[in-house]
This record gives sequence, C-alpha cells and structure tokens, in this order.
Amino acid sequence: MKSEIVKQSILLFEKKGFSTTSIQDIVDELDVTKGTFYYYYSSKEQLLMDIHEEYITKLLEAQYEIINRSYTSYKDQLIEIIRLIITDIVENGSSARVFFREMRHLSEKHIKIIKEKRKQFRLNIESIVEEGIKHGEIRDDLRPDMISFGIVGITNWSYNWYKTEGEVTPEQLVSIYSKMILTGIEK
Amino acid sequence: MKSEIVKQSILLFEKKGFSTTSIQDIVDELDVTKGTFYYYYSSKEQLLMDIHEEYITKLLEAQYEIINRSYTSYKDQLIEIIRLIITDIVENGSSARVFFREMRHLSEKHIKIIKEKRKQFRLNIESIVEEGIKHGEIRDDLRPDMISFGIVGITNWSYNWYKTEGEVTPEQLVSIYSKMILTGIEK
Amino acid sequence: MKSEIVKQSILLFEKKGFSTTSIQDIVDELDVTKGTFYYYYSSKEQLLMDIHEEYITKLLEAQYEIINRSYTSYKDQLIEIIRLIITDIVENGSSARVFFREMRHLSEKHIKIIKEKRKQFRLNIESIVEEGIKHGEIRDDLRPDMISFGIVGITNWSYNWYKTEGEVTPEQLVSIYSKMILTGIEK
Amino acid sequence: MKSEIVKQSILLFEKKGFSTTSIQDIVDELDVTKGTFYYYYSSKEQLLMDIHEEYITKLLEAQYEIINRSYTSYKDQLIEIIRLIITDIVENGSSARVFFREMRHLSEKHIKIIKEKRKQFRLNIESIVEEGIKHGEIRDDLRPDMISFGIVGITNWSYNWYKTEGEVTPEQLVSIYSKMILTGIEK
DNA sequence: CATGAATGAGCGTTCATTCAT
DNA sequence: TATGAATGAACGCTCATTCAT
Repeated sequence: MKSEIVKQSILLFEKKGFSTTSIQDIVDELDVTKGTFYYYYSSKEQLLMDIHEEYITKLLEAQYEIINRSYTSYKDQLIEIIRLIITDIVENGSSARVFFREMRHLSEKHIKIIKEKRKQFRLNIESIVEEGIKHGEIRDDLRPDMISFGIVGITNWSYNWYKTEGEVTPEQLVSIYSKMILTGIEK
Repeated sequence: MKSEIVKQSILLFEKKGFSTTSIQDIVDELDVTKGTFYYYYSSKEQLLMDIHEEYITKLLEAQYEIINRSYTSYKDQLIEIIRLIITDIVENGSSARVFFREMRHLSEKHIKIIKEKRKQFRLNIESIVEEGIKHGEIRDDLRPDMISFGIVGITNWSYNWYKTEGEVTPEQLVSIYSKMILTGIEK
Repeated sequence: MKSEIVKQSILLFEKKGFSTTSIQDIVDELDVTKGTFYYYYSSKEQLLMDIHEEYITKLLEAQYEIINRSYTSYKDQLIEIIRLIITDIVENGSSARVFFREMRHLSEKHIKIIKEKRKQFRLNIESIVEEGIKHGEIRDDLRPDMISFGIVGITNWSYNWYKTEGEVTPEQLVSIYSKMILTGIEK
Repeated sequence: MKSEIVKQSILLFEKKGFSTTSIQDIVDELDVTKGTFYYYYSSKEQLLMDIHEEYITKLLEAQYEIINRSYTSYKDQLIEIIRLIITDIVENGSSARVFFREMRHLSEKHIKIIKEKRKQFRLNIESIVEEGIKHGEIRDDLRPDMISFGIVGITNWSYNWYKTEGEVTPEQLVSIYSKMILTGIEK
C-alpha cells in the first residue's frame, strides 16, 4: 500500500502539482480512505520528502557508480553522466518532474538536506571537469563550476520538453548533447 | 495600484509559490483590502496570466528586435540571444522564476496561449540555427531542434542557481556559455 | 457579531466543555458559517483566551474597587470579597464555570498570563488577612496564605453546585459563608 | 495490563485532559497497540467511568469506615473527614484531579451514577452536621447543607493548588482547615 | 475606488473504533 | 491475548470569491 501511495502521488503531483493535489485526490485514486494515508505517512510533506529522498539518493548512487568505474578519458566519464541524467529523465519522467518542481514545498529542514545532495551531484561533475582540465583534456578558460552548471542545465532541462513518443531516442539525445558540450556546434 | 499588485505578487509568488500565496498575503503587503484586488483583477489566476503574458511578450519582442538587426554571422546572433536570456534572468529574476515555475497554475486555455509563445521563442532560435547550418556556419549533424533545446536549457537553467552577489558577472556567464555552445569545452 | 460569538461560546463551553465544542457547534447556533468565526477570531484558543481575560480582568477590577474603599474592619472587607465572588458566580455562572474548568486548554503562554492574575486575586485576599492579623482582628496561628486558599476554596466551589432556583439566595449564602469563615461553626 | 492502562491513563488525563488524550497516547506509553486497549475496555468513556467509579467508591468506603467508628464528638468526626479528603488529594492527586475535572466526559447515564455517589458523600457530611446541631455542638443558624458545601469546597479546592513540595504538610493543612471551619478565623 | 463582512467549499489532520488474523 | 491495517466522521482552519455600502 505504501508503495502504491507513492506511485499514485508522483503521477498526481506531476499532473497537478503538489499543493493542488489533495490527500483526497490521492486516496480516491487508490480506493482507500484518508485514514489509510495517515497510517503510512505522518503528513503530506513527509510523503514529498520521501519521494525526493529516494529520487536523489538513487541518482547519486548511480553517479558514484559511474565515477568509480575506470575510463579512458574524462570526456567519456562526462558523457556517461550525461547519459545517466537523460536516461533517468526519460525513464522516471514523473519522478524527475516532481523532484525538479516541487522541492519548494518541503520544510526548511528537509529542503536543506535535499539541496545538499543536489549540490553534491553537481560538484561531482565539477570535479571531473577539473580533472579533465588538469590533464589537458578540457580547455582551462571556462571555469569548471560554470561548465558543470551548463551540463546539468542542458540535460536537466529536457524534463521540460522530452517526449518518449518523439522522433529522438534517448541515446540520440545523449549523443547530440555530448557533442554540443564537448566539441561545440561550430563547424 | 494595478502595477503595485503585480509587483508585490511577483515577489510573493517567487518566495512562496503561487498556490501558497493568498490574496490576503498580497493585499496585506500593500495595505489595502481584498476588495481592492478584485476591483483590478477578476481572479487570482487572471493575475498570474497577466504576469505570464507580460513576461513572455516582452521577451519575444526583445528577441524579434535582435533577429531584425543585421549581423556578420549567425553565431553572433545566437550569442546575442544567449545574452538576452541571461540578462533577463539576472535583471528580472523574480519574474523569470515565477514564469518558469508557476505556469501550471494557469487555466488550460491560458496555458495554451503561453506555451505557444514559449514555443515561438524557441523556434526562433531553431530558425537561426537552421540558417547557420545552411550557410555552413554550424555543423549539420546535430538537429537544429535539439540544439535549440540545448541553448534554452543551458541558459534558462541559470534561474535555478544564478546569484547576483556571486563571482561571475552576467557578461562573463554569456561569454562562457557562448563558448561552450559554439566551440565546445574540448581542448 | 463578535459579542454574540462570545456569548454563545460561553454557553456551549459550559454545557459541553471547550474541546468537545466545535467551531461548527458555535456557528450553527448563530446561523452563520465558519468563515465568519475566523473573521473575528484567529483561533478557537484565542476565543477562549478572550473569555478568560475579560473574566479575570473584570473580577480583579471589582476586587480593587473593594480594596480601595474604606472599612471599619478587615473582616468587613473580607466579607465584601466573599460577596463579590458569590454574586459573580451567581450572576455570571456560565463564564465562571468556563473560567474555572477550561483554563487548561489555553496555550502555555496564555495560561501564564491568566494564572498570574488569578494568583494576584488570591494574594490580595492574603494581604487583607495579614493586615487583619497585624491589627489583632484575625487569629495569628493559621497562616494567611492557607486562610486565603480556604476563602477562595469555599466560595469558588459554589460554581459546582449553586443553583439560582434553589432555596438559598446569594445574600444568604454570603452571610452563611462569612459566618463560617469568620466565626466558625462551633457553638 | 488492565491496571497499567488505568495507571497510565490517569497520569495522561491529568496532564493533558481526557479529550486531548488519545488512545494512541495511552498505548504508546505502554508499548502496546490499540487493539490491546480495546481488548480490555470497550471504549474510552468506559475507561473514564472505571476510573471514576473506583475513585468515588473507595472514598465513600473510607468515609463510611470513619462514620462507623465511635467518637467523643461530632466535631472530631468532621475533622476526621476533612483529614480523609485532604490526605486523599495529597496521596492520589492525579486521580483526584481527573475525578474533579473530567466527569463531564462521561455519558449521561454514567454521570448520573457518579453524581449520586458524590452527593451521598456530601450528604453524609450534612448528616454529621445535623447531628452536631441536634446535640448542641454546632450552631443552628447556618443550614447544615450549606455547611457541608462549605466543608467540601474548602477541602476539595486544594486539588487546585496543593503541592507536595510546599511548606505545609497535609497534617498541618488539616489542622488549619479544621480550625477555620470549626472555630472561625476571628480573634 | 475601496471596504468589510460573510460565504462555502475544501484542506490537512486526528482519532475512536472495527476486525481479520 | 494481541496486532496491524483500515475506516469514516469530524475537526480546526484557509481562502478565493461575492456583495452591499
């Protein structure tokens, strides 16, 4: 039941937004009563936190898994991370959209926790960029922090528009974005 | 009065989110009563629509102004548009954040109107990219639509993190992002 | 309207108790809606506080009025205060019962304020007793504080049982209690 | 288990009040589940009734025990009853406070039963007073019923303020109150 | 133009109670 | 004996909106 609540909530939060979705909406969809919801979650905000925490934790784990593999180049490592973000958004679009849009509705305390982890995710990219610069793979005139913001921006933004039914496969998008970022669009 | 309502609303919507901000919150800040609000706006949603419409209209106008100038290259034109987005987010951060985050709370009908204009903004970029490809300025293996998504993604994302008090000036950010997009980060 | 809310609330709080009386109960009785209640009171607790504050303030004022009059003896002054308590309970029975029974439902902060005033009321009695002892009117072997507790106990308790329709008039009760306390029941 | 439920409930009812204490609060304290509670008690109200019944029954029994002893005077008998009330409040403060404050939350039917027993307790005092009057020990100008109300008032009220850690021992309080009532405070 | 009183629908949450196991 | 999942009714409270003045 708990996992069903999470599943339905994500769909509803994605469609209507967190604050516009009522507990009633959620339990109606599951044909249970509000009491049941509160048997599993102490508050609506706690549910949102659970969703956020699971999302970012899994993503961070996957990122560390990538980081700890061995690579022939830092550029390849960056491509792998671009792939991680894109495939995650494609595969868990609803969760991703909830994650990106509804963080504001967490409590101060919870926001802090999530922000820290999100920051860590970006800092890990920044570190790879720094290594790439140090090893002469990446140009040194562009600030690693801004590059990392650029990478998460370009990839994360796709949660706003990417459609599974579209013409471009995830792998193609990974390829295009990787080329854009690494070699630019200039001829 | 009407413009003061808009001004305060934007600040509050940015800080607390649209659905968490009450009409009471808005009028309290202006030291008027709710009646006054409803004299100027027929509903809370209408106010949000006004904010959205003004924002995207101004942005589109600025974009057309850029497009209609003459350029030595399409790349320069793209840089100009990157500059437009960045400076707008820096200068009108609150409006930008409300625009990006709260669109969902518009009515179906209004959403359609705004989405169309947002799409037009991106399509205008796509057109420039297409021209750039046609004239051999931009590589032809990356799909103009995806490139345009990439450009708006990388730039728009900055509303999530850019801080005026930070180390990087808007112009530096324009420069970095322009280089990233046009020539890539590879050494 | 505000005063009607107070009036009805006191009756309901007396009859059903504070926590068993719902806002709905109150507004139903007045044929208005819950919104109306919250237009006048920010919370149920705030209403209870208003009731408490008005009650104890008026009582204290009446007590000071008595204290500041001139008397032929301290005993007469004590009788006057016994009269004050008894007549107050008889005349404002509902308020008195709410005051004595529901204080616990105030917030910590509010409880402190009310407790202080209640204590002051008793201390004022203690002071009279002390003066009475000092001037040889009252025996000195019984502790003024305990005497004051005795006086408020014997009189306040009547909120638990006194009925206007009973055989004993308030004035008779004042007389009986004054005699009991001042001269004892021993023959 | 049943007695542990009673014990904990009394403490919680005293601290938070009956209607503010939830079954969950009670069972949490005992590290069992709500099912357990309902195995022993059919309802929350039934538990309250049990507490009330046990309290007043024991008190009445103790009172009869006093009444059935032989005394040299009716005044001594009254003192013994004052002692009973005071020591009971001191020793079973929590139960006493619950008894005095929460009766209102019993059902109509149960209230009637308890009220009857409480009345009996007072009537027994009234009878002693009457006998005292008849035998010339107690003055006959003060109504035995009012005197009995005075006695229970002055003594019962101590549940509102008496603190075990205070300066006055129970026995001292008994002495003071006995003197106040029997011989008055006049010099 | 603006106010202030009032509405009514809905929300998040609590909780006594039930019941199959 | 005891649990744990679920119910359903109610509660305190919020808020966009209306409207007579």
